[in-house]
Amino acid sequence: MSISQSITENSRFSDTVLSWYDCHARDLPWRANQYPDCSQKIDPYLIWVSEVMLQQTTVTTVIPYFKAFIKTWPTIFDLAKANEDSIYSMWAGLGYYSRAKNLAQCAKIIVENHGGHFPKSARELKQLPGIGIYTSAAIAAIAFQEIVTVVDANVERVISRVFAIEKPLRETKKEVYSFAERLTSKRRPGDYAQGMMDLGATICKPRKPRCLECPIQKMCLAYRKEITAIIPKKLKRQSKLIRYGSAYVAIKDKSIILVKRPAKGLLSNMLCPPTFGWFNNETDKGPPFKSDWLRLPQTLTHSFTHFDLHLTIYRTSVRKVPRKFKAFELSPNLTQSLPSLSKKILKFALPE
DNA sequence: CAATCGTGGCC
DNA sequence: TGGCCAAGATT
Repeated sequence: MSISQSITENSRFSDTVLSWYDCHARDLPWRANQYPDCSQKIDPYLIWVSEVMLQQTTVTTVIPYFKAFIKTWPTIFDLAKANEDSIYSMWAGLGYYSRAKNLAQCAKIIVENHGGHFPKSARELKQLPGIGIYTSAAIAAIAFQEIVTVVDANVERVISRVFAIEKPLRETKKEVYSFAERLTSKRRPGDYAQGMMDLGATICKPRKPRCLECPIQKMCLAYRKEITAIIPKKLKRQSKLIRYGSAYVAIKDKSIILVKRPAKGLLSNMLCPPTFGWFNNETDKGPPFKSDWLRLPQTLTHSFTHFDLHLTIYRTSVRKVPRKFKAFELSPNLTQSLPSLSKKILKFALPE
């Protein structure tokens, strides 16, 4: 029998992960161990909100957003009847803003079509907007104890190392998923899923894994072969493009003119000073309205995942807000409701 | 299916 | 300091 087979033949792997999780689970505000009454049933609403926030986002970033979000909308019914702009405002700074739109849409569907109850199977959950293969499995396993395999980047890394899968993850995703399926706990699928993710986040980290503290070290082929450092193999990203554009900061008294960006695309639905030419690289035309625009001498740069943005900033003050535009009072409250790029533009144009 | 979609922290 | 990375979904 191969070593891989001996790992997957029984529940030894998942039992080990679960024992470790029972002692080392992180205290996170969406987890049952945070509930006032631990016997209380796990609330799928909290699991759902946390899972969507955690998509491509770190735990430390999510925690304050999660707490504020739940305080404002404690139940799916509160969220379903919320003003959508208030949801976008709450999401500002978290990134990947289509998540906020999908969240609002999903809440309405669940209230209107499901009486406010989340569907309990991963298959049904996956039909909902913003809930894909990972999130549907995570909610089903954690909130409803469905025996499904939850595979995120943590799990992919742990599995790749345990089975010493050296080829780039892109090529081995199906193989990794298949191993993950065989290891899934049928006894406590939700805790197992969270255990694997905690393990990946705190022990089996991308860099400098803490193998000496790892509960599954003895079952890890990459550790045995001393190749944890090269697994999973990362393929080199192609270099980022630079896009050029301009942004227009117009001040009226103590207010600033902002526009709500289109419902699709970058920074969708978020407030931003009027911009021009991000995508056709035109920097010297396109003011949103006539005024005595002052071109600031320095350029602002902002790095997105797929490109670096270089913005030329123009500033002006106006006596009247032009038609079709809206001014927002400059206040901490406003700043808090802006995406990071908008904050950066304001700070750049209006230093204090 | 490869591209798109944010941000902050880390080394 | 700039590239890498994080509980991915969508098209």
